[in-house]
Amino acid sequence: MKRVSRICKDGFDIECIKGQREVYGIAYTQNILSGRWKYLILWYLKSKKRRYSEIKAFLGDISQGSLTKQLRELETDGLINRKVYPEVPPRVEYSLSSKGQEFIPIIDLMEEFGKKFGVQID
Amino acid sequence: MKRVSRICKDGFDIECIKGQREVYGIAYTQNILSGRWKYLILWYLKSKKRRYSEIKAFLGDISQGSLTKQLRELETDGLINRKVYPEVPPRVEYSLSSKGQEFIPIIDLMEEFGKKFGVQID
DNA sequence: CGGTATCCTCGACGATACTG
DNA sequence: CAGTATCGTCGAGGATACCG
Repeated sequence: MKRVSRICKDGFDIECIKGQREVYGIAYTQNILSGRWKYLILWYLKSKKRRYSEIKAFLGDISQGSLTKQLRELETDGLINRKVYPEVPPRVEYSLSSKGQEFIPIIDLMEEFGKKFGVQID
Repeated sequence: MKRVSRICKDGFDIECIKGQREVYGIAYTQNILSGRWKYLILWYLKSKKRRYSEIKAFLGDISQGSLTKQLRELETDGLINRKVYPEVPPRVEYSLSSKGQEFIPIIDLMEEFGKKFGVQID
């Protein structure tokens, strides 16, 4: 079992689907979820807000640069909120936005699908 | 609007989520959908079976090599069926497998999500 | 603690040529 | 028509160092 979703070239140029605007919805969704860690991050934020260091520990072998980038993209696309507490040392908490909340059913379906069809572990 | 999901490095090494097997389902699903065109291909096969050339025309600027690779991966992962008609010139038809059919609800939700939150076109 | 900046790797994908 | 083979690009993400 080796295979990691790393996503390159951010997003579809809408040109790719010229005239096929019926397909725009799914292309958009794929775009804002493009990135190796985003589904996992959203999954982890589903239940509660989390600190930067918690997310990093959860994901394990993600680099700091990548994590920050993925979080910024999710924030830019409006899926998560970022709250900074002006303390020393600093504390930053991430949580799902209302838009992000609406993505939860998709996460849940994907998880269910994977559990049903994925390789059995154990 | 520029951003295309291209996915590199196929799939998660299960090591990535060591001890976090609760998240295995979603990681698996992300894996088998890793690839720039797979959601679009599945979306296109949703309604009916299609020939290779139809899919290529639908996707527009995908290269032959990439299309073949993505179709082979989808087939290997059991999401689509490939039927070859031994004619000249050859005819090959792709259709969703039963496993692929079960992925449709996810496609539909993602499309709905994208239509709701995506940039308005028109 | 939660970043930012810089460099580098490496694999997905595109382009092109060719084939049964 | 539906591929296969080969080559080249290019950008996501890792590694490392440093910062307020």
